[in-house]
Amino acid sequence: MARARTPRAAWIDAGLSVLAARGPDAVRVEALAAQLGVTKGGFYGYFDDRRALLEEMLDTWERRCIDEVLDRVEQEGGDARTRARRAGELTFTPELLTLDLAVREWARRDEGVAERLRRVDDQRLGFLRTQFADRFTDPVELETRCLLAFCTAIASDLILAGHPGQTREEVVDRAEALLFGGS
Amino acid sequence: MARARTPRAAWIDAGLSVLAARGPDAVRVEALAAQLGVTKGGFYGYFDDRRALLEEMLDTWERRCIDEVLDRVEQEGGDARTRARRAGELTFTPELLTLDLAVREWARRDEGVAERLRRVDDQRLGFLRTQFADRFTDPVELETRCLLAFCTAIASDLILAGHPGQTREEVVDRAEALLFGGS
DNA sequence: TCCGATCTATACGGCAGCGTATATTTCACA
DNA sequence: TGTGAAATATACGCTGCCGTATAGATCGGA
Repeated sequence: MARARTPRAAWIDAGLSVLAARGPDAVRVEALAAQLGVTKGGFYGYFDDRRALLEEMLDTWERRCIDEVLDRVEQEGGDARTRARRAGELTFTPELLTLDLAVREWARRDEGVAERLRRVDDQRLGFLRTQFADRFTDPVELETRCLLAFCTAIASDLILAGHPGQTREEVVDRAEALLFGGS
Repeated sequence: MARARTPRAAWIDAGLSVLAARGPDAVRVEALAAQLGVTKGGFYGYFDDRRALLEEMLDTWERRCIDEVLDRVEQEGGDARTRARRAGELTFTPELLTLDLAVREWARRDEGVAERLRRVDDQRLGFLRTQFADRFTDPVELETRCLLAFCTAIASDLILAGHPGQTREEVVDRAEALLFGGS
């Protein structure tokens, strides 16, 4: 049994990388093969067609967003508050955010992708609620602040305007302080 | 002089419509022609190539986002506060928002598009500042709240999570109230 | 009514990507 | 060191799209 030089996961990772950088339309079998230094010969041994790769890419993305984050959080332990904060940190990594934005755009045009994103976003907003539940007794206010925080995390990279006398990072930090108090 | 059955503007409008719905990669000359009920025959009389169409689409988008909004606002009159509010209303139309999200995604992969978006976003954030300048004397706080509002306007459609017991619209309304006081 | 400019349809060659079929290589194992 | 299955390369036909060339259709004005 000859070992795979380009295993299944390599195609998926390459696909996710292109998805993040260039969007779903840029995920092309032959282009991925070239990027991996092979031809598409082996691809169709792993996947029925391009569509199957896209589905598995989404499976992988969803797993990474939810299960892997949860596993790591549980593994590291801590109380509920600590675990929720850690989940937030793992979720809003700059690298994952880029992939996220690509999936979000994709979801606007594909109901299947939208359904996956809905599951993931529900989980994430749930993290945020848990994280700040002790600060706001009114669930309506909690929800408002969590949505504002979520929107900022997502949209800050999409908005290109400048801020006279401040950096974007500074403004975002102040926004977080405004929403949840503390530093 | 035979009048154009498919004038220059028709190609641009069709292109913008496809851009909003399917992204820049889906803007194809022959597909637009089919959608317009003609062949691509006339296209190359107006545009050098596909790239030229994309540029003109962006020109049109930028003009609509800034000049047309400003013109309408000036035309309708009112004091500075009223005009700024009207500009915000005209800018965050659901229809324009869809196009906006497509341009934003595009800007992540194309520096030329990013430069245009930067100009537009600077203008828009300027509107917001003007609109709420009288409520916050501290410019740092004003900037924070304006960015939060801008992020929410952009990202609310991108986030698919649900809110137990509330609709998204309700949460967004409360967010606006939280940011700028009043209802 | 005819002209001529303009708009449109048709036909073409080229390229990129898909999915299939079939060789060829590689490597674990006997 | 063979051998056979798995991985990969190569070649093919097909489709969609690009940009060009050229012929035909349309309409304002002389």
